[in-house]
Amino acid sequence: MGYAAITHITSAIPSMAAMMDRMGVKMHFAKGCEIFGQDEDANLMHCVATGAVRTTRLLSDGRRQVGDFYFEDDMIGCANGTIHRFSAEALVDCSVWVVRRSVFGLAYSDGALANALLEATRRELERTQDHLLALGGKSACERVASFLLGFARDDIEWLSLPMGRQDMADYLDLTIETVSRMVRHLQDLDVVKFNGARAFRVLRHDALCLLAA
Amino acid sequence: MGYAAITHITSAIPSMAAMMDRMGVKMHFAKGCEIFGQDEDANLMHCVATGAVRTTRLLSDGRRQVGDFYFEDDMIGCANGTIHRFSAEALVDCSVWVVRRSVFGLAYSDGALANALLEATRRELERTQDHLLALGGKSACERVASFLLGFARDDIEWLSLPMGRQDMADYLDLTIETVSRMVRHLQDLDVVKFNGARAFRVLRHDALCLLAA
DNA sequence: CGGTCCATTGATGTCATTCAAGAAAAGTGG
DNA sequence: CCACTTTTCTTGAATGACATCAATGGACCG
Repeated sequence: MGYAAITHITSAIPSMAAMMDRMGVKMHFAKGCEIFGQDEDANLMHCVATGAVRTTRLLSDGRRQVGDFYFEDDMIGCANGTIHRFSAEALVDCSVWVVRRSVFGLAYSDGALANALLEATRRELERTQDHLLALGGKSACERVASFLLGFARDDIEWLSLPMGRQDMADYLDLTIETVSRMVRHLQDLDVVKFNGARAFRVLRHDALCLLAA
Repeated sequence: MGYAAITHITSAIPSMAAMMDRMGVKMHFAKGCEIFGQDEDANLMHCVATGAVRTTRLLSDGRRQVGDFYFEDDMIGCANGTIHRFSAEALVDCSVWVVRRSVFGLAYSDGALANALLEATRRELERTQDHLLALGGKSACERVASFLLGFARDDIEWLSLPMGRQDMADYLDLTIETVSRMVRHLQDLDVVKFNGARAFRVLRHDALCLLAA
């Protein structure tokens, strides 16, 4: 079963995957493996070929923040300057295109590539702004609802979440207990149906949209 | 009295202001005026010459989100694609450089300019990520403390906040009542001293850092 | 089959919001 | 410059949402 992406950051840049394929190396990471680490030098750029990746950040107070989840064709960590501000880990077995940043640097004279990178960064910024908005204005129920909605491409198929409750909680800025309670609540409303903790399907798409508001 | 910037997004790009000055037009906006509107076409790019600007977003549920505050030399709204996702208003009387986006577009062959724009966007993304982090992990007191800390360049001078309590609240995702209470609390701790609602000075910088966690 | 990890559920507590009122500041017109 | 209005800010008390603490339940894996 494939994983439905929340959004495809670089989906409108048709050549990004092709560019990565031409310039970079495809590497494999087993589930749970670190793709790059927080505070490491950002010499490399990454693009998900298959699988699912999360970026996380450890804070001085011990808290953990999940930056985002990345799926097929998503560039990981456009925000990185000279060092990585997040670490990236494979949620499931992954293939990832890896290319030296210097290759991109050299290609700045190539307008198409510079444009593609700028566009990817701009989209990640938009995504982060929307995330900010969600944490700011939404209740726990609305956050969980819109999170699930992001996976609901069609209402018919069963979908599998590649991440656990702790990742969801750290992404939505909730506790795992609250996430669990909201999942139960949505099931009691007959809006979604879970089979175990990770597999679910949407029963009433319109109602879920309403609750995600 | 000048306004201390929270950060200067483009400060490490020495030529941005010069570029704007060369290519663009300097316009004046009186306090409260709209510089550009939400959902308008983003034909123009803006850079603050003098004054202070806020970006805001009106949500379907009636809530208002303050995206960020911009000061001297800051580019406004790098995230904008073809339409503005936020509106921008002058908090005080402002001069703003305005340049056609197409001028930047034509200049994509110029590596320096493309780089500068990418760098500006990257920095805005970093700032948004930090904002997200602050809203996620921090208590009301910590949020207000770190907000004030962002203005505290030196502990000696009195500083003037260009925005009101509602703007602070919408930026920090709190209510004006909570902001007010936290400001009082910080004063009771002899960490800051307010004179009216907008003028303040830092009494104990180290203590403020600690409270901002 | 037993152990470990992860998810669920319940009881209680805390912090920020909400509602309501009053005080201070800023704008307005004589 | 002063009275008046309007807006913004402050303060208090009660409510509510989510967190925390604690225990149970279930899935996966050797």
